[in-house]
Amino acid sequence: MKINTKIRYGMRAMIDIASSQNPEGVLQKDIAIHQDISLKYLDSIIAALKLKGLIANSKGKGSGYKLTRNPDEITVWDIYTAFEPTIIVDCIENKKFCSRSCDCKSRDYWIEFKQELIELLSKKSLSQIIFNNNHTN
Amino acid sequence: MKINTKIRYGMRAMIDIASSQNPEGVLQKDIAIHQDISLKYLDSIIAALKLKGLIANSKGKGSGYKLTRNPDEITVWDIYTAFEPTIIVDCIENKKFCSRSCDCKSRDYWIEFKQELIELLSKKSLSQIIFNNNHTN
DNA sequence: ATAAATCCTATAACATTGGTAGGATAATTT
DNA sequence: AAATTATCCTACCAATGTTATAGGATTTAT
Repeated sequence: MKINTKIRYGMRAMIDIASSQNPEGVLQKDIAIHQDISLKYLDSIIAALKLKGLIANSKGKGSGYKLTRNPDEITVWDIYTAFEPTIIVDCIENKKFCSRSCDCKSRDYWIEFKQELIELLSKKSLSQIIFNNNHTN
Repeated sequence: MKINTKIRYGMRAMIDIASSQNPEGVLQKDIAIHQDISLKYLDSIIAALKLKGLIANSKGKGSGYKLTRNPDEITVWDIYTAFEPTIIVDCIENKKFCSRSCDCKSRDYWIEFKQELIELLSKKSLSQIIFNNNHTN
């Protein structure tokens, strides 16, 4: 299991935008500078977050990005699914798998595990991450 | 994030061995048949489980595999780490990452997340999986 | 000895990851 | 209107990881 760069950079971009005091939003270029991510690579990160509807901007010059929701209404799972639609366990996802042993104890476990992992990722909001509110643990 | 075949097959092999009533243990060949996994591929799965010390056998003909511990003393995390030593979040693992922003809220989150994920994987024992004891939830 | 079974090493197709490159498009400033 | 700023969009690519397969060496029971 691995948390890849897209998801990690996506998190940092979201934190960057959420932390900004500027009412005009944050420029992609500035996120790239703050977070030390190549502008071109950030392109694809921003595109995914935008497609998921987590951030928005206007077009052309001077168009900063803003969150579309309150940061306490955005979870890590929201950000995660901007990049990967699900947590992949092939024997759950794919009907063709598991032809033989679908009284499979292992599969039963993974189904439960996946659900609990989604809950774990849904637990923390962006604002909790930014303000480091540990009293929720 | 993905649970790969090695870990999934490893789980099934462990469940197979744990479920066996045979005091001689279970032959690799028989696991391959039961679980519909190629004997050759299972080779590497078994090797990893053995290296981790979760199973043991004697050499040569007729040597079945047995668990080295009670199934209620073996967790999914034990099996997981037979194949991957850790849950990979590069910005945690690798010191060279994160040169700039190591007052990084994102990184703080991933450290906490990783710990909770390990706890989740450590929660269920092999016997709980086999007997489907849901009263622990 | 022979057969059964694992142990060990190499190879390989395929997918994913982590980017780079180049230009098109849209709006703003001069 | 022209130049500039900044995103938007498509293609490409090297490195790595996944999911195996192949072939033989080794060990021990019979």
